[in-house]
Amino acid sequence: MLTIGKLGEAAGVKVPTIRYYEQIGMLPPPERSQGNQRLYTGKALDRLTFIRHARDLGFPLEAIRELLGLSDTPNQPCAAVDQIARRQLAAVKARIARLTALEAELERMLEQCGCGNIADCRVIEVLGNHELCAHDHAASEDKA
Amino acid sequence: MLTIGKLGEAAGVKVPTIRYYEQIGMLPPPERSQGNQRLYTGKALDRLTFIRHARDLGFPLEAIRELLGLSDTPNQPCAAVDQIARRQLAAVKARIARLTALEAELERMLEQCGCGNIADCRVIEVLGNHELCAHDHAASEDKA
DNA sequence: CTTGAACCTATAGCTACTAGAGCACTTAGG
DNA sequence: CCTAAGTGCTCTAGTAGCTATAGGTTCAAG
Repeated sequence: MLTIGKLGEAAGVKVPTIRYYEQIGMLPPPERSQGNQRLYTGKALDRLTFIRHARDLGFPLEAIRELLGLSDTPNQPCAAVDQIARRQLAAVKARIARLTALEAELERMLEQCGCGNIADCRVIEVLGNHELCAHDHAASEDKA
Repeated sequence: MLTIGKLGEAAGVKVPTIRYYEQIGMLPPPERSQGNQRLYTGKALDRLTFIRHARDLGFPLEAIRELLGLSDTPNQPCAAVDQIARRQLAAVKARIARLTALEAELERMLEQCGCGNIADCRVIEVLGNHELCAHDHAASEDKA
C-alpha cells in the first residue's frame, strides 16, 4: 500500500495532480487509512502510470478516459484504440505544420531587422501589417 | 467610427474577444455612443490588428503588451523588440522539437499494432509501459 | 412602429493543473 | 511519552485566452 506521496513519486506525478485526477474521476477513490489518508494499490500505480504516459504523448484527458475504458475490454478488437491514437497523431502533425510556418515567419522577421530604431524595426512593422507576411499563418487553434 | 462588430470584422477578431481585451487592458476603453455602445477609431483598429497578428504568430499576450509598449517609443533601439521575438522563436522551436518526438513515438506505436484484440494491442501496451518507448518524450511543458 | 440584428453587462465554463491557507496525522529522535 | 518535522487532508482561487450563456438595451431597415 502506497501513500499518495510514494505513488506520485513512483509514477512521476505531483501529489495535487493525483487528487485532481481522483476529483475528475480519472482515478477511483482509494481506500483510506484510519487517519483518513489515501492508500493506493499497485493497480492504481499502473493506472496512473498509463495516464502519465499518455499525457506525455499529448493525449487529452478525455481521450485517455476512453483508452482506459477500452483497456478494460481486452477481447474487443483494437480498432477504436487505433482510431484514438491516429486522431492524436493527426493533431500532432497539424501542430507541427503550423508551428513550422510560424518558425519561418519569425525567422524572416528577425533576419530582416537591421536592429536600428524601433521606428524602422521590421518586427514591429510586420506585426502591424499582415501583408508583409510570406505565408498565411493565420489559421486558428494551437497558438504558439 | 466603427462599432465593435465592424471592428472585429475588420481585424478578424471576435466581438467577445475585443471586450475581453479591453477588460484586461490590452485595448483602451473607447468612446461610447449616446446609447452606450463602443465606438472605435482607426487607431484602435491598428492596435487590434497588431495584437491579432502577434497572437497568430504565437506571442503570449504579456509579450504583446511589451511590444505595444515598445512601439510607442519609436526612437529607442529595437534590441528589446528583437529579444522578445527571439524568445518566441526559441519557444516555437522547442515545441516543434518536442512534437516531432511525439510524432515519431505515435507512429511507431501505430505501426507495431497488428490491430487484433485490445489484449495484445501495442498502443495500450506502450502506454502502460514507458520502457517500450524509443525516445524520452517525457519532458514537461507543451503537452500535445 | 415594429421587428430583428447587433449591442450591453455579468457570470460561468473550458483544459489541466498549480498554489495557498489552515488544519490533522505520522514518524523518528530525545 | 513527547515533540517537531514532514506528510497528509480539504477547500478555494488562480493560471491563459478566450467562449458561452442569460437577460436586457439600442439601432437600422421596412
